[in-house]
Amino acid sequence: MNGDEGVHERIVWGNGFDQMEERLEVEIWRVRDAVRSVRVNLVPSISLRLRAVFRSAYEQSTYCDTYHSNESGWRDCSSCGKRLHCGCIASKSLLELLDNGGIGCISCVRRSGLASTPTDEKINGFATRNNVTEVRSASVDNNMDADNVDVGRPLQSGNAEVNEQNSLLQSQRDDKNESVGKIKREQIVAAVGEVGSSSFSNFNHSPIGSSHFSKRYINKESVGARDLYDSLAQTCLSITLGAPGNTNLTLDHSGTIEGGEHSRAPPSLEQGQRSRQLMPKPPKMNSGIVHDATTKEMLPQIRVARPPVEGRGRNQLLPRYWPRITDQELQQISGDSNSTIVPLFEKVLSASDAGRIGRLVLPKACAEAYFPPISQPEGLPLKIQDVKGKDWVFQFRFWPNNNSRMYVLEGVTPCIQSMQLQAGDTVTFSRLDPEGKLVMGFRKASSCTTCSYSVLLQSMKGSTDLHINALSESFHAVDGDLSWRNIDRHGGRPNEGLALQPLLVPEKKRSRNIGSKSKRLLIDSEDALELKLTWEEAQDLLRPPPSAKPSIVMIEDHEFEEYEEPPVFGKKTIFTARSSGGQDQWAQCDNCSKWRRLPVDVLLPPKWSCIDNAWDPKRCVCSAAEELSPMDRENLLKLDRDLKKRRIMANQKLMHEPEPSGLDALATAAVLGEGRGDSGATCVATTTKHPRHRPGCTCIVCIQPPSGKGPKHKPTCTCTVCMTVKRRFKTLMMRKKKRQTEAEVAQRNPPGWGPKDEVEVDSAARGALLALDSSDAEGRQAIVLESGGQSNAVSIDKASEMNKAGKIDLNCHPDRDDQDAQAGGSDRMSMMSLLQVASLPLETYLKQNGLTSLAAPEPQASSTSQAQQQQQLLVVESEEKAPDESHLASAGGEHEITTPIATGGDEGSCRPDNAQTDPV
DNA sequence: ACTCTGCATGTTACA
DNA sequence: GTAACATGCAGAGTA
Repeated sequence: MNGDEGVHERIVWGNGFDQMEERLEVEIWRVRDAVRSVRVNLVPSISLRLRAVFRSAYEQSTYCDTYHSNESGWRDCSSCGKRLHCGCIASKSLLELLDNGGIGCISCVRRSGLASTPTDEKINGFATRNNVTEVRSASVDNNMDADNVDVGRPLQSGNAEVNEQNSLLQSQRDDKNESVGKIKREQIVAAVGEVGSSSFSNFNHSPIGSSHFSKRYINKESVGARDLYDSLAQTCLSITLGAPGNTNLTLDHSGTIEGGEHSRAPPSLEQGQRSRQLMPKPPKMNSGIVHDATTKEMLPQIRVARPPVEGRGRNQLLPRYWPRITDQELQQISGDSNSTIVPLFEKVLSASDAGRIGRLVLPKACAEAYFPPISQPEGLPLKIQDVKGKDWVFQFRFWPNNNSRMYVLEGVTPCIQSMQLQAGDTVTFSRLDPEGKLVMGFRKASSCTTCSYSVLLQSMKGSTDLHINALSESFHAVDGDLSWRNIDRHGGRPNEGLALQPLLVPEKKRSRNIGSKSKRLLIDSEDALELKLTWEEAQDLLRPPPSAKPSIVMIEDHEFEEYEEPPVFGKKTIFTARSSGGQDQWAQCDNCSKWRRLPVDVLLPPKWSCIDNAWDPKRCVCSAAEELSPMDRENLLKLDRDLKKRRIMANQKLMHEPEPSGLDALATAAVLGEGRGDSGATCVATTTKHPRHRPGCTCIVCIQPPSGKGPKHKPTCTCTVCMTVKRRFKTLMMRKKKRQTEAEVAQRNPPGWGPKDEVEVDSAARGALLALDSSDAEGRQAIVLESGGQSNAVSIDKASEMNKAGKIDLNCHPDRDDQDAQAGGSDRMSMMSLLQVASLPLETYLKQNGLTSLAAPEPQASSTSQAQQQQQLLVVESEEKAPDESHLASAGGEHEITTPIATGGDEGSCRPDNAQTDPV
């Protein structure tokens, strides 16, 4: 398709180019997160189902998890007005946080029925940001300021959130189809609640006079609520699961009218961890399988992180050290004795902890809170019993460390070995009361799916948006069930001793690596590959902006569509080849997931369903049967997967193998001119070069041969490749000329002239360069997201190759280049001279190079040298632009976007009939 | 040569 | 920015 044939060449270029880059950058993360979200896919189900689990878990809890709003802990039942007190250890429940706010005594609650707890629309709303703000602020105020206590309200707000979740739970059951929006709301609510819970927590731990602490939260939350809302709207996965404390807790606590002991009782709402830890290690997620009906049976296995119940400085104990011990485990520890087991803390063994050195580093706060105070580094021997009843004596000591202390338990190797523990396993420390005996338990790490999820979920922290929600939702049904099965497998299966099935193994190292905020951008190699693949696919999905109408630009008798808006991502399709020689395009309906055959030249919008299938009236409704048999469908998908794999492998190869670049690549492309039909012979009719390019496509992308193949182009070569290169360059120069003209105008009117146009040109140059420089089909994927600076390596490799070929060395400092050139000691063209060349008017350039027309180069002119100059020019421009692109790389943290999609319009819409056209 | 001990240092979490 | 923590490392001790 080209201008000669009167068909518009579809390009995405122009002022929207830089915007496109930005959008693509954003999309990288969306895709990346989507990949994970797909793998994690816990969003809708877990959070909703957790609620039931936790409720029951807390019903069974023998520990007071009740929120204490003040010293006395007294409450009035919202129903009967009875005076209640939060009970503590060992007695039965007396009050309940009501969904509609306030509290109720158990009898009232039971009378009214848990599920039918009336809702309060006002509280339940959360429809606006203001609601969130108000409620949260009120909550905090009430909780924190003893002088301004409105006993009912603190819980009210918390319950408002709980209530919201509850109703959502119900909604989910009623209508799963609405889950996207609701999930989002719930996530917001959950997260807000979580923040609130930290307030609760802090208040609870703090004496009355700790108002300064609370003020901080008040400020943070009331001021930040709106922002929070906003951010939460985009960070959902982790938040959803990270707010267990906001589940509808039924606080079965004891001590009806008794006072005291509440100081020992950690607040239930503290289960929701600090706002910072939006994604705590979610032991509860595993429990998500349990619906109300089955909850009771599962209860002893529910691994709930219990805030430490006492100890010096326990309020500083990080949640990651909170013991996640089940009631069953507690029972096993305490046995039949009358002892009370008090979970203290736990720690995931590091490599050094589990190593032969035999030193277990203790969390400072834990050591100081629960172990005997020591003043000398030598410490003292500590007798700890293991779950088998065997006593071990460890040396509890510390090392001075940065004006602090580093506590260790020495001599733990025998114990660890006897437990067969290794790095990643968890040791738990508990205390038997009233003896005060320390007990050491353990949980083995597991590689179960669920645990992987926990790690993954941590990595999802703050990284999703509605986009992801939708994805997650789509996978909810399938993988959600899978998760359930996995969890079911574990459910109720205790391991030996305390080593019960580790429903959660918050392997710190792992979660650190991929889950921490600072490492948000880190992905493992597998993910990276997956992401890269997806990202490459993202290129395929580029579509012209939906609403924007292109302006038609005539360049050398070619009509170009020029868009001001950046492209959008369209729907992925798969191409197949018929045995008869034709091609088909297959798209999957968003609604029914059936695959529909489409004409090959159709570009679908991002959202597409059967009803949009205007090409097949018989199959324009979802109810219509799928054309493909199950086997065909499977084959189709398999082929697509195979193609992906090939592309990945090819990319890997590209990364590790130097390749001819620039003109070498173009030269080799000459071979292909007529002799395509290369390698990727597959039923999927996409070429191996790019899925959107099909057999027959003769665009600059597709006409290039695989790396290293084909003869070099001769100077006089007038093959398609060379001609295309020349045409590209000509187009570039034309645009430059145009810019110059504009610049002259702009000089008279400076405000109207910004760097944007410059960027545009550079982008164009980059785009051209990309096309020129990519000799390998897969390497042509313009955007490569890589980790660990591999992309840099590739760039450098390429640069090195170019240098060998007497081209610009991208590693050289521009000034040095210039100096070198001035010194005449280098055969490289200096940067400045190249820039000068680039800035020459087209006519001058042509004249200087003995050209009369780029469309019809002088026979005597050396094609090679021209092309080299062209490429040098392009390289220079690209290099010149490079510093400005740093944001692209930096935005990605350790992952860099090597190059933006410069060929987006090209590759994204290339059709078999648009060959020999210049997208630039 | 190997292990142990004490400390130093780099990384990460957290405020 | 700082504290906490995981781990490295050098020197001492021991087989």
